[in-house]
Amino acid sequence: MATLLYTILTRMTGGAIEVLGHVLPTAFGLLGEATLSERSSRSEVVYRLLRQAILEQALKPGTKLSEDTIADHFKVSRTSVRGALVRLNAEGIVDLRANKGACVAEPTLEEARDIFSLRRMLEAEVIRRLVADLGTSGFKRLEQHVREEQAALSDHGPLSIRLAGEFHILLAELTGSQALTRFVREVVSRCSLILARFARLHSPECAVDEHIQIIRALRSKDIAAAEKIMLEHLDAVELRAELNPDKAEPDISEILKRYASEN
Amino acid sequence: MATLLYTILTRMTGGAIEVLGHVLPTAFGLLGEATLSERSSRSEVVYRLLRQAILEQALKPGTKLSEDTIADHFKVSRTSVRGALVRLNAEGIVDLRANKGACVAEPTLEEARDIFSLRRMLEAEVIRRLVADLGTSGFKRLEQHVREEQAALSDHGPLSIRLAGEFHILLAELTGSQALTRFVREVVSRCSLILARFARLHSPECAVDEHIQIIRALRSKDIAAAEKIMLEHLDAVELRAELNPDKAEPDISEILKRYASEN
DNA sequence: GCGCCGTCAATTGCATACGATAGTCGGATA
DNA sequence: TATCCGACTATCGTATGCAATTGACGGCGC
Repeated sequence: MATLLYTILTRMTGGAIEVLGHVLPTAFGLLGEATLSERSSRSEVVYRLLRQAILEQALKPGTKLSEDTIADHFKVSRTSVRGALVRLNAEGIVDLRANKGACVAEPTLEEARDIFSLRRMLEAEVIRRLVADLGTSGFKRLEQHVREEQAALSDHGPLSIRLAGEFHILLAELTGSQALTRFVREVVSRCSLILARFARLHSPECAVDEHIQIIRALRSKDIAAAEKIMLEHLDAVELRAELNPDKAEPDISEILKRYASEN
Repeated sequence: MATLLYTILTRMTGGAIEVLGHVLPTAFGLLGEATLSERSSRSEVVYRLLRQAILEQALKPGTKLSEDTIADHFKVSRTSVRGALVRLNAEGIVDLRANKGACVAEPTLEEARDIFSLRRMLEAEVIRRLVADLGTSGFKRLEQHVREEQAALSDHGPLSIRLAGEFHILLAELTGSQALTRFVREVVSRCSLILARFARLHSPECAVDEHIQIIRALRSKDIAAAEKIMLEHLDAVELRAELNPDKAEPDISEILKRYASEN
């Protein structure tokens, strides 16, 4: 297990030590990160890399995140790793079990539906706001992003997965609302986890097409239509997640709950 | 300043050392905290106390939160304090400036409006869900809470302020959605900060009355009416915050921005 | 053979120590 | 006298060491 984690992180960073102090390649130009990108403490770097690894589904739900293993790999102390884990825990993508170590969060089916439901609400709001006042430069950024997604189509892997999520974050940013962006970031992150846990495989083509449709709908300035497209897109994503109870064993505790109540 | 902080924390805890390891008096039975309350690490305790101090407006926006001062006071190491500060920062109620220490976040007017706008959306959703399926036990909890608020009316201070916020968190919890609760918690927290920064004074009576109206509206099972009451309540809260630009000096940077653009 | 208890290894929780950085104060110079 | 420069102090960022907790293994009694 520790070896697997080590391998993943090595592949991501190509040797950790030269990563420290550098700004990460792409994908961190988004708001929130951008304002801090000039200075990057060790803790910050660990945070970003772990987050990226999780969102790209390199680290799957349930993977143990031993402080020692991560610290050794990144050639930093456990202190820095802990800081990163605390932040990730606050975002809900890492579980922090006292004295038993951290692990990538494993959303239950119930939580998954909960998150998706909230996501629909948040992103519907995003669309409403954008229809009202998205300018030319906004559309340019969206189209640029979709181009990147298309370029990454052949990848069928990490990059494509991440870009799909970041499209939605970009939409939220374009509303200019920091708070809304923040929440959308979080639900999108957790949706990535959900997909990683339940979905069979990621199909980037569909996502890109649907993103293009969303942009088109925004151009049309038709609130109802745009909102409808977005909700259909999210439904499609949720459908791909195959959130039907029979598949994908839920937590043991979930199962045992039923037995406990009959006792 | 350090003395002030020390005084506040002392008054809150009545001597920190005997607090460690104990479960805090009230108000931490809410979901999220509740699941972890049996065991409380040092970092957790510091987190809760600081959070409480901030939400009760004992620690006002802008107050410097020196790691050393807090650590000395609580008789813990800076390590534990840092953990707490990182979490508070993740929730947006503490600003963490690199190498310059933490301080209680100072929401700008713009952010304040942004938060309130989001809060309206989130809490409208809460109401919609509750009208659909709030049961008897739920109403009981709400009424119990309002009674506590009334009992605290004479207080005109910390307790009253906190209870007013927790009413809204309780509403969110009753929806059964963890994610929604989480977000409501955050916006309510930040609204407390906003009120602390901009509002002249807290008027508990209004809040309690309005809370009672909300419960009544929920009983009526009339979605539109209930939603309307809630939105009016939030408008009233925002109004009390007096978010008009002329009052309450914004950040220096906000002011200088105008001059910079004319240069 | 089965279950219980004590000991041990592994890993986290916390504290302390050291190095780095930012802000401040005083002196030198123009 | 005003300005600039350098040392100093306070505070943070990070590493490391030790104590505490957890889970596992093996031995003992039943």
